[in-house]
Amino acid sequence: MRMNSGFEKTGKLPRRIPQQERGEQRKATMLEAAAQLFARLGYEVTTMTAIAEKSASSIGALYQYFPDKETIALALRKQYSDEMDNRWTALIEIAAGLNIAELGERIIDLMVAFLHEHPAYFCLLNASLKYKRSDQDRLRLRKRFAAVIREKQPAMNNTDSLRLAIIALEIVKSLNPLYAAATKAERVQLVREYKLALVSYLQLRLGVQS
Amino acid sequence: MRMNSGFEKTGKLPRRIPQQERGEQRKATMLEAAAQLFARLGYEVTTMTAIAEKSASSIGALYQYFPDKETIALALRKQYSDEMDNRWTALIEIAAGLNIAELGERIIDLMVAFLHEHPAYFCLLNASLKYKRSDQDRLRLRKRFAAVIREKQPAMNNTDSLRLAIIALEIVKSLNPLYAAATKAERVQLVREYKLALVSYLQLRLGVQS
DNA sequence: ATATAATATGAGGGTATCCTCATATTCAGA
DNA sequence: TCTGAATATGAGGATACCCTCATATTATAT
Repeated sequence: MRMNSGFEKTGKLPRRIPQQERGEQRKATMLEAAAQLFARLGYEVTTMTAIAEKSASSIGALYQYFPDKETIALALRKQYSDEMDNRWTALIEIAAGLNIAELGERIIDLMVAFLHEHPAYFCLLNASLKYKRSDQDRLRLRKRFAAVIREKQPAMNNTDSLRLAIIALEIVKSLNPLYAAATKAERVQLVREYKLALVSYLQLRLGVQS
Repeated sequence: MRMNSGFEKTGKLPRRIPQQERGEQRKATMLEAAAQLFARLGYEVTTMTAIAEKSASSIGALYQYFPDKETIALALRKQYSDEMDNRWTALIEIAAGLNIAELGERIIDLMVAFLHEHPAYFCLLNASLKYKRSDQDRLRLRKRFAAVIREKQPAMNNTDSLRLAIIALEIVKSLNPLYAAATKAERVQLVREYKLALVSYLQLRLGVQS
């Protein structure tokens, strides 16, 4: 007994919602193919035809699941943002027990692991999509990091801690292109240097702790 | 007596070379319009029609001077690279007389001034153009900065100094999006923080100097 | 003033990409 | 096995953008 029409009602045009295992699989494969192409070529340059080919699907099948290219980007962005948020939640839970250096290193580790698994993440954050992220979403990470900073340094006001968080995050983000271009051996060096760079700045601003 | 045909012979299709003042003016206006659009929208999203409109030219006039969009990007990139190189030459000439902190601050000042005047610069460096920059060009700044670092710290080998230069430059580049989005007042704070961040890292790696 | 070079115009041809849809194939349940 | 739902296909319509070209306008030099 079928429980629904098999088509999405919300949003733009109705698209198929997978009802079977192969549908789920294919949709996931399409997203993964898109992610790889976005990371390699960028959002604008990647074409729907290329995504279909890379996922070994027909162009028609691709459009059965996604009404347009932007929806694919939004799906990936949402998925990544949620996962990033989960990882930060885990980090924040143990942040109180870490000194500044340990915190900085954990942040780098978190980011390196994430962009290693999801190299399309920053590409999608920068992509010029019609449906922008809400301010809520865009500032979420920054505000959470700023809160951690204020725990370490209660004397610091909201404006300063937020600016510190923004800059620290931007520095961490700048590792992305270097990491993507580096060999395996160079990556180890790179990560170590970035830890030094971030920690030296955080310690300067928050003070050296035991 | 006309001295040439008024058309470029080299490269792809022949394009008009300005012979009169108004031609020079218009071509410059077109480049400026393109730069503004590239900075605001990105290279891919910017259309030739939009460049023509913003420069108050017809689409035909635009194509009289530039055979395609990529040539516009290349012209701007070349112009910016040359100017960046000149500014670094000036900085390097006085680098010997500066301590680490002063050097770091000058680098930030240089970059801030540059991206304030040419906000399309980093956009064009990242744009996926068919005619890539040569390795020579891509590594030029990095190598020059690495040479400065080795003057400050002769014990450091080429690999380490180059990596240090790469990371320092990447950190400086990460100021770009924040600076572009910030208000005038916030920019002052941002620049000061970035100086602290860069200097703290350089001093850690090169040692505090008088 | 006139001729010629330089510059300016925009309709429209060519093409790549987005996206649809009618049809075909595969699968799940009876 | 059989039936209808779910999934898959790819030719082709629609559109947006790149770029040309025949023609018009403006400037320069004599």
